[in-house]
Amino acid sequence: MCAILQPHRSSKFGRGRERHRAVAGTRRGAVRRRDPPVDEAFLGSRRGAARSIRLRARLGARPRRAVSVGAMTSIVLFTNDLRLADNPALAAAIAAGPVVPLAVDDPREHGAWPLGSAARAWRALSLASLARSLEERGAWLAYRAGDAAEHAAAIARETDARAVHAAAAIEPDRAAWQRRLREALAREGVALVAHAPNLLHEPEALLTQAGRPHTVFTPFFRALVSRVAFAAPLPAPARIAVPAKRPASMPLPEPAGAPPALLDAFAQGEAGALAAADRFFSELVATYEDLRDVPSVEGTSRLSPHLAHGEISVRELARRAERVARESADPRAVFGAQAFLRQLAWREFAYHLLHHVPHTPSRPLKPEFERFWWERDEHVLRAWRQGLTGYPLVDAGLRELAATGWMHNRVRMVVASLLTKDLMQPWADGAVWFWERLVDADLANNTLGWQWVAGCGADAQPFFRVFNPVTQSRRFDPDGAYVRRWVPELARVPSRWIHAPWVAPPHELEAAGVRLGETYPLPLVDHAVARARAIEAFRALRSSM
DNA sequence: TGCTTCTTGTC
DNA sequence: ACAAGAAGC
Ligand SMILES: Cc1cc2nc3c(=O)[nH]c(=O)nc-3n(C[C@H](O)[C@H](O)[C@H](O)COP(=O)(O)OP(=O)(O)OC[C@H]3O[C@@H](n4cnc5c(N)ncnc54)[C@H](O)[C@@H]3O)c2cc1C
Repeated sequence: MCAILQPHRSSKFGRGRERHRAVAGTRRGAVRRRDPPVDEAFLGSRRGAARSIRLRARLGARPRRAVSVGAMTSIVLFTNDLRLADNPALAAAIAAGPVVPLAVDDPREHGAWPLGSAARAWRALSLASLARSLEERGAWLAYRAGDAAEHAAAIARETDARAVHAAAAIEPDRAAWQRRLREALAREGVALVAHAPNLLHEPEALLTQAGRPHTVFTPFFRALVSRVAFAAPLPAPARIAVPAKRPASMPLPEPAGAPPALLDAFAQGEAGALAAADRFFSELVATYEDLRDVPSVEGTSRLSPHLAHGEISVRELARRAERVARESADPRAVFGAQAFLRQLAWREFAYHLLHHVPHTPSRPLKPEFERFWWERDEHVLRAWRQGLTGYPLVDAGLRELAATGWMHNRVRMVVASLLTKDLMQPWADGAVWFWERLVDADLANNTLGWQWVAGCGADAQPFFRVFNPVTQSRRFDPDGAYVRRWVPELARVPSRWIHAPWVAPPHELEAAGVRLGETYPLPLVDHAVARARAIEAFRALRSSM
């Protein structure tokens, strides 16, 4: 058993778990509760055999005090949940009375992982969209920069608010920030009320038979599907009452540093997220299984940045996917919806791991990898970042990332494999670059993805599973459309040679206007040699235990 | 949600 | 010569 299995026991979900238990009544394996807090009922709940249990569980998802609109002013602190629909914190505040929506850019929130440039630009655009939606409903967003505790306390004094509602944080730095916020506000007589985060499951409640956190995806997935009833999403509010006094707002941040093609690739904000979901379920779900590994086409939902910024509720997505899986007459749509749910489950798994093992963003889940002798070569790292490795599929992916802030999942795996295995660079260096450039940068998903490819994660692929960047290119981009789009200097190379131009006959390259080493680099490493070297290194690591 | 090499069976 | 499958990394 590896160290990952030493669960981090501090629960952020205490009350929710108890409720969960009260509803379903079957939890064994007491997990001690140290810390607060989802203060309000967690939205997920155990799927009982009896329908009544499920119904009750779903009713439990509603804010408890939603009897009538009250008179108590509250602040809603938006962090990475930039939406109005199915936003439990917002719903609870509206039920209590007038609302001050607040967003603060506070470096303390992010600790070691300050937002990267692409995510910052996305957030700026998303905040602007959120501010407009709030205005349409009669409310105004207060935007501030600096210490969130000071701003929230000042606004509370100004508007006589007694509570700050927010989604419970899972990322360790954000959770620590939220704890300090809770304490600071308590000193002012203001309660921080934490609500269910944007997840389907509750990490403290969905444990293995042995009462431990899950570390293997398939049993986790089975448990998620069979034991958790996804809560019905809350509707978006039609009107939002505001207090008499309007707190000052700074001008919203500018979307500086946005990837150049960001606006062509995505529409930021809740409306854009809903449009992407609509498109997925109406047009893409039936071909999802066939096309989701083909990077040249839009075969996946591209919802990841919307989810990363909380512009759409994962419960809403799961509900729609379940409906298609249950009701569609088209078997391809049924399979597509199931496959999509499985992807959402990977996201759940990533958050499960991050919650239970908060050091995972910087340390391998398999402890033997702490001793691994990664190489550090600034030169190859820079070539990789710039998309100049000489492997066309890899370079295409890294350039898609630079241009749009997003990269297709299949290509993420291949570029990560090349960096960590062929080039033997630390997976964390790759994760930092993704963090800087992805609009969907997500600490849980990014960490899981990198550790999975590098082989040091929970349920990761074994070390000897090394992607061949040429085979992957031939298999998933057979006509080279993806490479041509993102590596224009190879656009005229025939499909037969585009995946590995260095083996092309010279006259073919010349006809395509390619001079290897000048217009496009020769491969940084010989994959066959690099693969053998990496496997040998990992084998040595294993036998030195 | 791999890849490579080696073996066997077919023509 | 090559497809299909097994085994090992
Ligand atoms: C090295 C590496 C790094 C990654 N970094 C991130 C990251 O920072 N942020 C991020 O959101 N995803 C990350 N992923 C996961 C995955 O590549 C993206 O979620 C996916 O490509 C998003 O595209 P989509 O929305 O069209 O996905 P779809 O196929 O439409 O899937 C729907 C949703 O499921 C979730 N999902 C899908 N695949 C995964 C997965 N493998 N792991 C976790 N969740 C998943 C995402 O939220 C996604 O939006 C990473 C993967 C790898 C291999």
